[in-house]
Amino acid sequence: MTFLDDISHPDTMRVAIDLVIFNIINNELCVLVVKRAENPYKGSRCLPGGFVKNNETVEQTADRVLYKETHIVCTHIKHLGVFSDPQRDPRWRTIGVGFYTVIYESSLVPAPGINQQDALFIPIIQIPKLAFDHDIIQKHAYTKLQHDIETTDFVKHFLPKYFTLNQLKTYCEILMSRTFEKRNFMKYVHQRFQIKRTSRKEQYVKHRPAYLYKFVV
Amino acid sequence: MTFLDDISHPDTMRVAIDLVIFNIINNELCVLVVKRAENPYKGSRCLPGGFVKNNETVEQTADRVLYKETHIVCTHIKHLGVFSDPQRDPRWRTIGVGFYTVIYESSLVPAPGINQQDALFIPIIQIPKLAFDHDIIQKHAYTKLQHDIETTDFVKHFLPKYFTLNQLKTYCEILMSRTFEKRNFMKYVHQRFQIKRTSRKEQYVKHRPAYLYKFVV
DNA sequence: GGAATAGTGTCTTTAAGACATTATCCA
DNA sequence: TGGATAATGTCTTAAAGACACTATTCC
Repeated sequence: MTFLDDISHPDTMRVAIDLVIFNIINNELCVLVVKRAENPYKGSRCLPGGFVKNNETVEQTADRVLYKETHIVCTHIKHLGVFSDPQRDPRWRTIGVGFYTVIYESSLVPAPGINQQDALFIPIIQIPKLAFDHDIIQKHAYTKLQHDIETTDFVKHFLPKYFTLNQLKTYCEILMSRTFEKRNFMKYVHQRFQIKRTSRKEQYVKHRPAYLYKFVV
Repeated sequence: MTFLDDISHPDTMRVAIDLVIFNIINNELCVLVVKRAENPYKGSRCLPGGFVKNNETVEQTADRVLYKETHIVCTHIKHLGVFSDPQRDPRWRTIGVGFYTVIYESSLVPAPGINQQDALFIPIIQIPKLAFDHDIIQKHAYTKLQHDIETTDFVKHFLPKYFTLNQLKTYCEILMSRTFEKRNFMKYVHQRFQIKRTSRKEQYVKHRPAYLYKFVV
């Protein structure tokens, strides 16, 4: 792998992936944490994760773990960074690869066989101390998420297929930690995102119903 | 490392880092490539890299390899991504961690013991097919570099401590693949970068000498 | 009609771009 | 003085923000 290998037989190590799964629940940004069933850190909270197998890419590991934990097949898992402090796992030398993703609120289906108590979305401002270096990973993920929200249309993954501009505005505000003036947001949103107004309107509201929009791509 | 470990004894593998080192030489963006001394791919070009040792982080590996190849101690090596196709290294399962960095033109000192023929800065538009998946890594690095140039003051690493605004403009143009109108660049640059005009001026030019600037941070 | 939210008009402020002018150095 | 590049003035255009207004629905 290199110009002059340092050693003819390089060290080997475990490689694990850790997932930061975001979700907006009741207008609060939440992260999925699980409870460790084994030592070390038995009983404490951590991010869902798993070891990379010999015949899979780290992305495939991430997909597999996400499916196991949430039964969601996700097309937008994003790489986050590598966490490689030699002491980060007290058992073995483990290189950690972080990923983050977003799921839409109502798409959360409790994965069968997983105790509801053991896998929970917790508001990001209330996340307890996590096992291993997962606090660091989670903070990195939040920073990256904020960056993606500012520069791409990543917010769409938090939304249902059809949504009102007010919903989009609220979610942008939550994720960007700011407010928007309504009129300016209307203009802003059309040049920022590829969205299209449909003929449908929201239902069961006491006031004038808003049109529903959808992302074009 | 996970909620429910799939297997009690996870697979182990090698982890390597690969470096994309950028440099502007004669107003051309270049990348350092080396010649492989061993099989596989003996004799072909590849990125400098090396295996992660048991007691070091991937960042430390990157620093070590950079020093070995260029004798430069660099404070701004940036993480790029993980490359984990199970077949990417025909010898062993190797997880690749990509990094990129930038060095200032005249800071290039050929590392002793390395044949000048074997480590070369090649203009990015002329880079030959590289060994392993290094083409992909190099392209990723270029994309990330462009992003950094657009959104941060990363361009400063290409420049000497003191520089003229025209030099800065030229380098921005090379890295952003565009041109700037001189007057607008003058305004742009002061809000975009933390730079300060010094009392010094460029020397040995046939025309009115420009003031030299420096980055504040 | 009143309450509530949807949606629009338009003025102001700020940044980006185009282009002309003046300034300073050397030979 | 002329050639060359540095540095500035200012007009135009486009985006961002502030704020007041009109529209539509349910009760």
